[in-house]
Amino acid sequence: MSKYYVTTSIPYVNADPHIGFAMELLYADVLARAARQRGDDVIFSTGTDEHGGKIAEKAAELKLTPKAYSDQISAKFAELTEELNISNDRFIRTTDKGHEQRAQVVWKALKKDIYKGKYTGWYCTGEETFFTETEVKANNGVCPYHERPYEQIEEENYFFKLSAYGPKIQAAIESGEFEIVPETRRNEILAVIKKGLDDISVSRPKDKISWGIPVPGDSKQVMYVWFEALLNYITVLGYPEYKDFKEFWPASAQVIGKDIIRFHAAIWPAILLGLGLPLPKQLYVHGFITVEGKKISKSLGNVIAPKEIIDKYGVDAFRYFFLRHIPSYEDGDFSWERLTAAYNNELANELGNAVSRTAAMITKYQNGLIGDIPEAEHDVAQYEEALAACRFDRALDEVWEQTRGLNQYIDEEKPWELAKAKDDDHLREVLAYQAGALLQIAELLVPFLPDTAAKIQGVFKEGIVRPLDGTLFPKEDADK
RNA sequence: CGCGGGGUGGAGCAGCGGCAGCUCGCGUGGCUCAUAACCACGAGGUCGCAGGUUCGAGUCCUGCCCCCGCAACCA
Repeated sequence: MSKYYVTTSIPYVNADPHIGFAMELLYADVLARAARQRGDDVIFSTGTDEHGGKIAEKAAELKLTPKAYSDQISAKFAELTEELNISNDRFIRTTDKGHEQRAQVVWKALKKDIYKGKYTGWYCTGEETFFTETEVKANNGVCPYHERPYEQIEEENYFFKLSAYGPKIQAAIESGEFEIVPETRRNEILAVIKKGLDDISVSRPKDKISWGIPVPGDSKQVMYVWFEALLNYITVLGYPEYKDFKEFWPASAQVIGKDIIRFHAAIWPAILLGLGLPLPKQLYVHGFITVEGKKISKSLGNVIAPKEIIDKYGVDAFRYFFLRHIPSYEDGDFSWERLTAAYNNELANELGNAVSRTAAMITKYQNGLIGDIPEAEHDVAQYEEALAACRFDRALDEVWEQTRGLNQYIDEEKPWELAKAKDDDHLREVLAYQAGALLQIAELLVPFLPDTAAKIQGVFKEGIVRPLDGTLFPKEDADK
């Protein structure tokens, strides 16, 4: 049995979950469910990233300890996986003791690539953070919020020898050993790597940021949160000694958003190479979602909680919209209008109605007896190709192609006329074909719309129609 | 000269050298098994602008315009 390990990125707990991360969970979930359907042994992991200065600040504002604050937000992400019917096997938090301990083990194992150095940067004492060269220039050297000049200060940090690994990472990407999809993202990161990677600081002084994992052997430093967060992908498997790690690493697929590609396609592979570990087989980079054409932002007030959509349309409608109507390789737009259109036309009218008209005819003409259901015969090559390339939108296009084909078939064969003409044999054949087509459609939907797939299978699988309680995708309820 | 993505009928997209295509929406017709659902046909595009290459260009090249992201210590 092959092993399949898939991860999402772990979101930072400085804000409530929004639809962008919900989509990422869906992508990974489809990969996981498809692998299970193939018979693979699967581990699917997600979780939350909880250390760092921002979390400490946020917690302080709310008069909570960082841990208590993280507990609250992390719980919301865990809830989100329930709401979305995500089939993750693990949910790691970077504040888990196991992660903290194993992160320190990694640090020690990377010792040869870590050195102490000085970080020099522009600092605003009002803001207590560093700013980039470009930002400083853009503000003419004066912090706009505190109206005082940026100071150039030095800070002692540990650095990781990222610069040493560029060529190896490049080779792995170019050979396909470490596959990055889509190709534009692959090209993008290759360009960055070819320019040369600088070493990165991987720790901060503890007196500046205390909410982090201590650096082994140096009580004055904590690990830079991003460095440590990346390690979750192996600590969750029990790096270095636990059997899951030995069996499931390297990851089959890692799903991330386009904003963090550098971390996952440059820094992370360098860490792995430093540890002498193989790189993930596939890195799938998705785009961003806008709402009504605008970037999601709190100041615009257009943040939509996934639950809001799920409560109104149901979890499979949510899954359907984001998997099919947000382009898998690009940015996409959510709007209530587009969601409603997809729900009514595609889910209710095309698929839902195909199920109910088929079930109704079998019940009416044959007392629910389906008879021998022929093996599905539709070519699924395109579907499988799309799935392998993480083109979830295209894969669903294929399924709807079949659904439309079924509706055409029904109109051509006109079973109601066969019934009137008492052409029982032909009628039986046609209706059994319809049931078979729907069972195949259900099979293809398993990774995408698990509940819907199960419902359709429930109706036809037994050879006798077992009518649904109500309908798939009821339309009136959608408007409440 | 920072980097990248994109501009194709009302909307969302595909096509990336050989008669401009798909879904939704719109119009007309058909059907009645079905969630007023389904099926067929039709209207609608100077493929961002301007040059060039070619027998032939959304499709290749050059320049320009417009939109959207990202710009290394912020996790």
